[in-house]
Amino acid sequence: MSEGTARASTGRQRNTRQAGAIESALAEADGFRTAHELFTRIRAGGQHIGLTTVYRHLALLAETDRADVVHNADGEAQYRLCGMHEPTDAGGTAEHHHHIVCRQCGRSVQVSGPEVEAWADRVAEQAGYTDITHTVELFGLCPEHSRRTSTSRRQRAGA
Amino acid sequence: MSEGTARASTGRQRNTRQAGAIESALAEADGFRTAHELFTRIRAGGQHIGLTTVYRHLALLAETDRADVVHNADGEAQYRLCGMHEPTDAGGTAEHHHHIVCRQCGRSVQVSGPEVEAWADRVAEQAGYTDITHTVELFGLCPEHSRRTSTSRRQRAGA
DNA sequence: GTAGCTGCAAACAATTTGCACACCG
DNA sequence: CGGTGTGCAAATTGTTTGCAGCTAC
Repeated sequence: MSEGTARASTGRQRNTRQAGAIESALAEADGFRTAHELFTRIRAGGQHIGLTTVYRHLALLAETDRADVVHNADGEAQYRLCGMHEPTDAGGTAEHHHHIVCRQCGRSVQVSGPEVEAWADRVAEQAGYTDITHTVELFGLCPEHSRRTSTSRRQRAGA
Repeated sequence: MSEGTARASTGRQRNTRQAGAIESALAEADGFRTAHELFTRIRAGGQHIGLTTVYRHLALLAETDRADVVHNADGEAQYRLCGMHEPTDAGGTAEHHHHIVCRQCGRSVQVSGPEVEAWADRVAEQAGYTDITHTVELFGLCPEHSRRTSTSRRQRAGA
């Protein structure tokens, strides 16, 4: 297996129609999409694809840090390409970042937080922990929905 | 462990052995536990219980805001009682803090991060979002399990 | 021509639901 | 007693894997 060379920036070696379809669907989407949603959307577009393939590419994208994954309340995985939708990170590099998701409309804004990364590494080290990974999720109400909301359920999860 | 806590203020109307076992198991746990873990632990303790019952009580606890739920990288739901889990928390005002959870043994260490709270509020405000809540999860390997990892990280995404 | 890519079906795992029986109050 | 709580098994749902055929290079 003499690889290690190619695999350019994509992580895959062949350029197939399906791979393109998935990235296109993700790129067009203006928010997080589940694997099944993408699958349906692509098929609706006339192209044939298998659910398995969608999952495989999504996993690959996530692994190479080109897509973000979050789990919704139902435990369903939702994906979105990163680094191409908010001015805050107008660099192009797939740098680690997070999102603020509106509880009302689901609209999300990307935010970068180098401080958080630093904080995570520091406290982890202080505690003697290694191989740290972190998950940061911010939920709130977007400008449009920032009004008096029924004070019923507030999410207060967090470690 | 004896109980004796009045828990009549929510959902459940009967005081069963199983309900107590679940809350005890959760209370003893110093971190997040999956439904199956609690199930196994309770049975290991000699008491009989059904997985279904565990799930039902966990869902009830979460619904009445008496337990937090987070999803780990695999999409598995993890639960923890809220508001009574760290000894350092003797302030009256349940201060917001987080945990580093060992991927190997589940042992967790409490860490405080006022910077993170500040960061969350700031970036949220900058984005025009209000009524912010955040979820921060740190996963790693505790000193005892910190060996050769180099395994590809499972997921380093965040919202 | 060959190794990687696809996709169907089956396997899997986490969680939920149906339903008969047990037990709290 | 009466109805809530329990638990087994079966059903669901999201995701992964086995394997035969297809295709990009």
